[in-house]
Amino acid sequence: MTAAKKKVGATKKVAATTSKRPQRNEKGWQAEKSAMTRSAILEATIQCLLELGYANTTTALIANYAGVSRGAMMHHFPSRISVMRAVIDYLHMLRLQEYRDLMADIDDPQSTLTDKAIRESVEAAWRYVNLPSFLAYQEMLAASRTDAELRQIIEPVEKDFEKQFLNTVKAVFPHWQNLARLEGAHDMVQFLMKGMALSHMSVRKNARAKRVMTYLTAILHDIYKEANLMEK
Amino acid sequence: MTAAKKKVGATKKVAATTSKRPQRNEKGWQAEKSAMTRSAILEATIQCLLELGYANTTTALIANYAGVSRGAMMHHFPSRISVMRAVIDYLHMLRLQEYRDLMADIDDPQSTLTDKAIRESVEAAWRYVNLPSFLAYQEMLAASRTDAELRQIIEPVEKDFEKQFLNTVKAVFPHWQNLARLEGAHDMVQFLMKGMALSHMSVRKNARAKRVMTYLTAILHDIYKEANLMEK
DNA sequence: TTTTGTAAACAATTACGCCTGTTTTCTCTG
DNA sequence: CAGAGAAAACAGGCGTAATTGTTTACAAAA
Repeated sequence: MTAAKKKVGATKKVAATTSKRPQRNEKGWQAEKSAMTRSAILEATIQCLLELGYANTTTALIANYAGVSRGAMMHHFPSRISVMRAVIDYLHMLRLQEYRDLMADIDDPQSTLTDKAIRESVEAAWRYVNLPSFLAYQEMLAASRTDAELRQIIEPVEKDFEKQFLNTVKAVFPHWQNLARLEGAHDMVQFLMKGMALSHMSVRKNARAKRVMTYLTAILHDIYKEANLMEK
Repeated sequence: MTAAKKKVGATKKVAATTSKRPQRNEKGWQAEKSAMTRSAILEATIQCLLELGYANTTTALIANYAGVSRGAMMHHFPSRISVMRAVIDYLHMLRLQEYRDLMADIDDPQSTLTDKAIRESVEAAWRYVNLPSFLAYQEMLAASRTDAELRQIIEPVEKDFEKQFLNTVKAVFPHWQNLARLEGAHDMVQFLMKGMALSHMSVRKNARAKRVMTYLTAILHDIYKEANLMEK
């Protein structure tokens, strides 16, 4: 379909549990079951983050949501922070994947940048920040401001994410020549989306979002035109 | 609880009873002292919110920061949530006042809207979201998403704040005729500023903020012009 | 039997609200 | 106006409940 599927990232597998030893029988049924339990715990943690917030996401609650005992959970993750670490890594990959998928739907003309492509990328960004994965990650990012241990974990991940995030944008808009202005446009989109997503917007949420996105599309077009002008 | 261990030397005595003690006949000394203690608790709570976040802001920490005993604190605020309620009200007034002060510095031409006024209002908004009061309030707003009791308190305050916030903008830009577009412009500014303020922006924070504000100024100008065009 | 996954009981820590006792300020009567 | 009693402000300890990580016990697959 599109040239956007350039496999921009999928780089560092972020460590995770390297203590697993693939000794002999890799096709073990137990390993699969273990992986399912682990996955259930991660998903349950995300659910807790969404419904209860980071502070109220206790190990007992996670185990309940996942349908496993605390002992089983402790077997997979020896501490609360280790669960969070795993969730951060999991969300790191998931969010990048989801964003790439959203951006992959954009028509990608080979020669120039169309209004349609800009508008669709803005809409993709809006959908992106309304995904559960975004909100769950924000919970941890917000908590990391005043939690040194969590910050130490999430900071390098966040840096890597932003890098790959921008790379994805570059891949989708290969005709955008002026790099500084592309980054500026990217910042505009991301800051606006983040601000909207984290505002509760009690009244006329959709209408206001649409209006803001219209303005955003306009300024993006201007930035692009001005950027290309400077190139010539 | 990821103990954000904060050594608390504290003991910044609020009001030495020996410093300036009114005479017996001067009524209200007790009330004045009480008010000072109350104020110290509120300020200490804000400080805790900034340094430790909402979840880690315990009643004992607040009392330490304020330099009062937990008993004294209990006397003024019978529960943790009641302290938060008072802080919310306090910040409600403080933030409105601070924003008005920031916007009051803007040159206010009586006839039309100048580039300078727009730029200054954007810069004022940026300064505004970098104030401690903004961050402390955001801590509680973020926590309110998953704290029903807190949300019940902060929701009406938030609604009133947005209303008065927009009124302030209207007062500063009386020549902006088209109300819908003024609200749209206001949304643009607020969402962008919020997004920027809540992004950690590890690299080139100031440069990126400046660039975004330049773009924002441009689009605001367009919105204004287009709005006035429609009026004619 | 050995290893791995699961379960549950346990101790240690912490925060919250409550309680009792003490000091300071106000009031009101003699 | 003076002092006793009332009321307010303050100080700090205690029990309960919740959370975390550890340890022991059990079940099933290899």
